[in-house]
Amino acid sequence: MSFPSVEEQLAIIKRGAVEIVPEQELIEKLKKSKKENKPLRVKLGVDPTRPDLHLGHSVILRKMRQFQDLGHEVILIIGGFTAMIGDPTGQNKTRPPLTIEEVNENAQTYIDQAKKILDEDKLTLTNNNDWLGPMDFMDVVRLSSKLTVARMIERDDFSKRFENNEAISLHEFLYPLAQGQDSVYLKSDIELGGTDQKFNLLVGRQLQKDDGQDQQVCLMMPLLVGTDGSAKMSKSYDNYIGIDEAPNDMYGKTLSVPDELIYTYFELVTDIATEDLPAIKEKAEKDPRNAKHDLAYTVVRMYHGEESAKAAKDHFEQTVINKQVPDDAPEFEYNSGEELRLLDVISDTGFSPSNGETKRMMKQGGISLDDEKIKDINHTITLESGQEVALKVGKRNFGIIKGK
RNA sequence: GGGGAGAUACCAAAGCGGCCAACUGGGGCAGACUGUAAAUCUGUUGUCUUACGACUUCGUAGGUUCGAAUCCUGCUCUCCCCA
Repeated sequence: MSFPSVEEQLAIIKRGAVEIVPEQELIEKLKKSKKENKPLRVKLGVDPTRPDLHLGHSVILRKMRQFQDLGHEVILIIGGFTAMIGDPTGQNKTRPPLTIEEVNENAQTYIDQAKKILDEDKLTLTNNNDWLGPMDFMDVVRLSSKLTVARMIERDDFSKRFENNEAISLHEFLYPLAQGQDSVYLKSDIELGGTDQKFNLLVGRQLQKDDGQDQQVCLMMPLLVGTDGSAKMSKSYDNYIGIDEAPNDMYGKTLSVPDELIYTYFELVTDIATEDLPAIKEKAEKDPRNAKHDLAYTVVRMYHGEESAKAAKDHFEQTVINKQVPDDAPEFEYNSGEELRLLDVISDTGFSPSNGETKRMMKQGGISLDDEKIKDINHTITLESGQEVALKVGKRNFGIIKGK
């Protein structure tokens, strides 16, 4: 096999990338790789701390996929060891270290999800516990002599926590070193990471240099802004779109992304060909409504297929735009002729977390039967055999109550 | 090692013996509006109860009191200053 031209490769590699340090070295590595027909070793380390992957994670995983498609060797490091330290990057508090059991379990769910983006057959999987685990205390001491305290505390996340009188545990300083050691061990040519990983990635370069190796190129991808349009996509901000989410949720959530982000999402999280991006950009500006529906469709298609994407689009139009009960609403059967309290019925459906919450929604007009708002908390219904009543609880929960 | 400060609901932060299920902001939820599950405005926000009310909740374990988130003691954790 042979690699595409350096120019072609570079165009794909640079798509969406914020910074390549140093870009010239990347070009050199690509040239050499092509000339010797030898793939570059591209490394990504992940912490199996949160098993639910979302589109934010997909930005980097997609970049990895692009390297795979170009023919390079892509190495995914499960941070089995580093997860037990906890990456302090961007954190305002110490991360709780995980046990080995948790790490193994999380790692598996991570891999299962990552396979939806990466080409499993071309993936090299490793666990940094294999080489970090056996290091003894002296090894750690030697390693930690490579970095100064001053360098550590000039980092934003640490200095902020320091100023705010928040706890910083000593072990958190060891994290970048552990990650950098991965690069030394694997002799990586390129390491991917979010912009927030810059410090950690650069440590890898330094440690490789100390070891007499060629230094890795650091490729930084932007942090995807979440559906709220302000903070980075993250589970803890609840502004994320999970890659395991149901098609309908995925579609709806994607539509809630602010218009300004339509193009960014296309560029970073979809498989739309790079050459088609300019046309997309124009559409996003001129016709944001349809461009966003295209985006939602594309995202659902990527993870659930064409059929589901169509269905999700229909579902959204039916429920949100036309405010009708969807075809796939769950059914709840009750004996006919029996007087049922609506409160209890809703409790059965699981659409509301507590009766107090249900009553609140009722008072506020958030609950309806056959399009009629029910505000009486004592409302009862009696079904006839075969009768179907459409129930709506809040904005998104639809059900059919049926008499048997 | 010595001295000081602190731990409140999803988060931040008031309260400092009864009027506290606990001010306020964020978040969440609902309504209106919208191309949108966006923005904005309004309402709402422990659990159970038709309601009266009952129960659990203010780091943790005890204690004082008719009554404690508020006072006392032990414990755990965090921050600051000094060494």
